[in-house]
Parts: sequence; C-alpha cells; structure tokens
Amino acid sequence: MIRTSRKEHIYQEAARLFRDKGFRATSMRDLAESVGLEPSSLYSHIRSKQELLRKICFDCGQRFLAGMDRVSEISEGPADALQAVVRLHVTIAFEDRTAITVFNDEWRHLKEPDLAAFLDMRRQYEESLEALIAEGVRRGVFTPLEPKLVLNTLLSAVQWVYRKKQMDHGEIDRIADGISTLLLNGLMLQHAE
Amino acid sequence: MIRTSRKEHIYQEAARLFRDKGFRATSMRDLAESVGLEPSSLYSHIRSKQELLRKICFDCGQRFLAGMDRVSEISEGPADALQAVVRLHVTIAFEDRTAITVFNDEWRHLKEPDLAAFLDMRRQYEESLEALIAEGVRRGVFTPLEPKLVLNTLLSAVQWVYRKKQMDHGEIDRIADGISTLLLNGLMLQHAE
DNA sequence: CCTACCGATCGGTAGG
DNA sequence: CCTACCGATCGGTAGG
Repeated sequence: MIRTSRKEHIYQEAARLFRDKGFRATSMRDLAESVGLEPSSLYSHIRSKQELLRKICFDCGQRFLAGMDRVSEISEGPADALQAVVRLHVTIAFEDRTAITVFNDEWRHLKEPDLAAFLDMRRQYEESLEALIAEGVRRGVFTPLEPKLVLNTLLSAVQWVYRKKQMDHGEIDRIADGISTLLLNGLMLQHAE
Repeated sequence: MIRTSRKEHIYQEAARLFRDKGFRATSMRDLAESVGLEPSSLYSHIRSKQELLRKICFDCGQRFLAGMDRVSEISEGPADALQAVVRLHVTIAFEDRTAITVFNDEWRHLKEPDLAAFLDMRRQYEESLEALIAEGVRRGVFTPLEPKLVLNTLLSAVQWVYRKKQMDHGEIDRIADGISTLLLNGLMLQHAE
C-alpha cells in the first residue's frame, strides 16, 4: 500500500530531480520514468512542468513566512530571535531537504507572473528579518554593523546545511547551535579578564 | 577598436549568460546573438558548449587555489589568515563577478572526467582551509567548534557577495571587514567587565 | 565566418 | 493511463 497519492509522489520526485539535475536539465521523460508512468500520462495529474516548480517554490516560501511569524511571537529579545531563525532554517532543511534546494536555486526558472510574486514573498521575509536585526542594533544588544550586511551574511551562512546529504534528528541542535554560536559570539575566544 | 580578442569576448558573454540564465537554459543561439555571429560561426573559435563551461570553472578554481597559497604564506596566525580568506573571496567576487557565479552554481553540468577533476580541486581548497581552522582551535585561539562546521559556515557566509549586482572598489574593505567581524567577534556586544 | 542542414530531444496534445 | 504524434528547439557538422 502506497502512503502518498500518485500526485504527491510526482511532486516529490520532481523536487528530487530538480534538486539533483536542475529544472532545465530535468525532462518530463525523466520524471515519468522515476514515477513509473509514460511521459504523457503525467499530464493526467499535473498541468505543466511550470506548475511543478511553482508549487514547490511557493509551498516552501510559505513555510519560511509561517516560521518567521512564530519566531516574532515567541522569542524574547533579538539574540533569542536570531537563534530561533537559525534553528528554523536548519529544521526546514532537515524536514524538507529537496524542496528547500529547489526553492533556493531553481526559482529563477519561474515565469511571470509567478516570478514577481516569488520575489515579493522573499522580500517580505527578508524585511522581517532585517527589522529584527536593526532592532538589536538600536537597543545596543548587537554590534553596530549594517543590518543589511548582517542579514545577507546570516542568510548565506545557513545555506550549506541544505546541501548536506543526510542529517539525523540529533544533528539539528548541534548544527543550529554551532552556527548561532559563530554568528552571535564569534570564533575568537574571549579573554575577558 | 576592440580590446579583447573575439575568443575572449565569447567566453565573457558565455559566463554572463550562464550566470543570468543558467548553463542549460543558455543556447548557443543566445550566445551567438550576444556576440554578433551566426550560431555555427561560434565553432570556429570554440570546440563545444562544454569547453566554455570547463574553462570558466577551472580558471576560477585556480584563482582560489592561488589565493589560498598566498594566504598561507603571508598571514600571521589563524585569525589573520581567516580574515585574509574572507578578503580573498570578496576580492574575487569584485574582480570576476560572472565567472564566480558560474563556478559556484553551474559546475554540476560538467561531464566526466572534468567533473571529478573539479570536485578534486574544490576538495583540495576546502582541506587547506579546514586545516587552518583546526590549527586555530588546537592553538586555543579559536572557540572549540567542529572545524567542518566552521569551514562550511564560513564558505557559505561570503556567498551573498557573489550575487551583488554592483560593487565599487571602496566597498571591498567594508564588506570583508563586516563579514570578518561577524564571524570572528560575533554579533553580540561584549560586556566584559 | 556564412548557408544549409542533421539527428536528438524537448514539453505537451489528441484521442481513446 | 496508454499509443501515436506534434512543432519547436537543441548542439553541432559539412562545405565553402
């Protein structure tokens, strides 16, 4: 007995292929083979190759936005919030390794108007996070660096986690804590006495 | 009067197109149009599309390896070396914005045996850098985090610079210093008394 | 450096 | 969900 519907299975395989080979290098014939159908039969379940990319990208984006909302509600202070954001990214990477890579690398193959909507979604996420960083600087909790530089460095810093081949549940905390430590406390040992 | 040879011009345009549209989404017809030739005429100057990708990737890789050699020779201690590595990445991003993005994103479209050679080149670079980090930890200069985690986070952290649309020469220091500060000293203000 | 053209492969449709 | 097939586009070659 198959636990996921055929349609869900197609989306999962599409995400995996888009991640491994790239959107343009993945043919509908590749996808058909990996789900065990004739190429044309895919179109009984989905409308187009674009639709596959669109759903994968937007579902993943919604997940980040929802996560950011929770971070804003729950966290106590900017440092705590920033740690929660790192943990959010590592957790999503753990739970949805394939989709997140497509979200990161293949979104540029979206066609208008999806492309504009996607960029708007991403801009919204980044503005929330930048506001959070700026608040930390304003309150004197954070070193006075440009919020935009901190934002970009933080968002980049977590990205290697998405490429990890495997990750077990116990690694989530270890990795999230390690990255948070680096970004918040730095690599230099403090000799403060 | 044209300052670069036709062949060099083709490589430059190829890098720009591979960066903007991706390797697979860039056709030889696109490239021909952007250099002002008929598609078939490209083959008087180059052998294949693969050759374009190969040269762009390996030239860029050599540049990183050469830069790392200089870092190892010149730097005084692990913290200084790590700062130099950040500066190396930001400088290459400034001087060769297009090639570095192809190097980062499109290498996976290399075919064997180039692919294996490329991965070996990258592994060599990463091992040098990891050794440098491990030495800092061993000497008690760095916080005892896993060198592999620090390596990956550092290599990711600088990547947003490659995507920047423009960057003037004055920004190099500002950005390199900002990223180094974050990674070495952290974002938290130290209240050490 | 061009015209003319090749076989392969692409995303997708018609019709059942 | 299949067979049969479409027009478009691909990287590259022949020959001059």
